[in-house]
Amino acid sequence: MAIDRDTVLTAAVEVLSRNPTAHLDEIARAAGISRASLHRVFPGREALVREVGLLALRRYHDALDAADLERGEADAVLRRLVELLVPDAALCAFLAGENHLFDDPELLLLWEEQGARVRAFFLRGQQQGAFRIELPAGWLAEAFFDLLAGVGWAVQDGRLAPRDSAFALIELFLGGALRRPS
Amino acid sequence: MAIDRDTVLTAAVEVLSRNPTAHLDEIARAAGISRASLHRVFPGREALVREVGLLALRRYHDALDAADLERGEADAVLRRLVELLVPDAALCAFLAGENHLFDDPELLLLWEEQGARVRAFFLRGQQQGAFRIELPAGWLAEAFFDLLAGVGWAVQDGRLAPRDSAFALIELFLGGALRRPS
DNA sequence: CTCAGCTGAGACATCCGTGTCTCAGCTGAG
DNA sequence: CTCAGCTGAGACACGGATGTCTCAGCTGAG
Repeated sequence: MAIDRDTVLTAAVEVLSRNPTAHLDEIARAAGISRASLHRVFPGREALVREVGLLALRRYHDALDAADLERGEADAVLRRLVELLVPDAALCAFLAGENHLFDDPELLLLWEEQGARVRAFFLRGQQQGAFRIELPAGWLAEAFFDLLAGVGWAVQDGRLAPRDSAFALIELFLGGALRRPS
Repeated sequence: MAIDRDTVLTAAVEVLSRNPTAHLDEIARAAGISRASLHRVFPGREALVREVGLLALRRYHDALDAADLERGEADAVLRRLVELLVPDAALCAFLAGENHLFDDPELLLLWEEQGARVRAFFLRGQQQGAFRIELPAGWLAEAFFDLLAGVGWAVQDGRLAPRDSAFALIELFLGGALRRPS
């Protein structure tokens, strides 16, 4: 019956990714605990949001590590990355929706580090002739994240089947990003 | 020196699309008026947000009209639509970020109407062999809007040049949505 | 000039979300 | 059983954003 910190975080992601202004009552209810207990685990809204943000950025970071961005064809790397990221798409939706999350310098730093890694990956893919050079690498990186967050929202609201989501993201994005072989 | 309603709305879009939880002070300052005057034009935050939402949905509706979704190749239609929508990308970013906007039944109805039109367009494009049928029409429609909002954010924050934005959106999205001629 | 009308600055009341505390009830270990 | 510890429900205080009002200053029409 001990309150599980991870359970609370998961519930918070569930609620906050849909509605970043949700009240603490709602998050507590989603986690199956009382507002008082929620406050015992996280000493306030700010702390909770920050904790969720850290979780999201860590997962994002770990996915970038696991995808091994430097190894193999850019095409294949991106497919690996999508498979790794799609299960955590809700976390990315949270990151996309929580606006003043990056007022925190530590979170901002983490965010920009991961962003730089993704941009560097797309730039490398362009230099190797895999990705189209007419589109700025920064835009490719940003659009990729936008679509990833979009997948998170669509899955949560039942507009996209979880099993289809990796395919939907990869096929749409890669089709637009890859150079035509012709 | 009369307070221009449209000026206020424009300023509100500017601020709220970046930060949906911005205070009324900030919106008033962006519009160059006082909080008191803002409140004279719009009797409260709810009314203001609703008004911006109506504006955004009207523009979206008008763009869909002007693009003439039934006329011509799906490919060309989408290019027309992007050219029409990109100038109002910030409005779409606002729509994407303001979560409880669609608690209002009228706004919800408008939103779903436009969504249905876009989905129907993509479905038609699939039936005509222009768009890939492996991707659900609903996902194409949603991803298109996600990217449109993403363009709005990127332009506002200076990460994407306004003049490049239509090209960036069309090329990336269309590349992923079109069937390969091969 | 004169005055009506509009605006901004500020003060004040109100509401809502949050932070904090208390206490009764439950649970599980001993 | 007994008790320590945890939890939930509720009450209460606090702070911040908003709604409302007043009043002085400015502006432009007549």
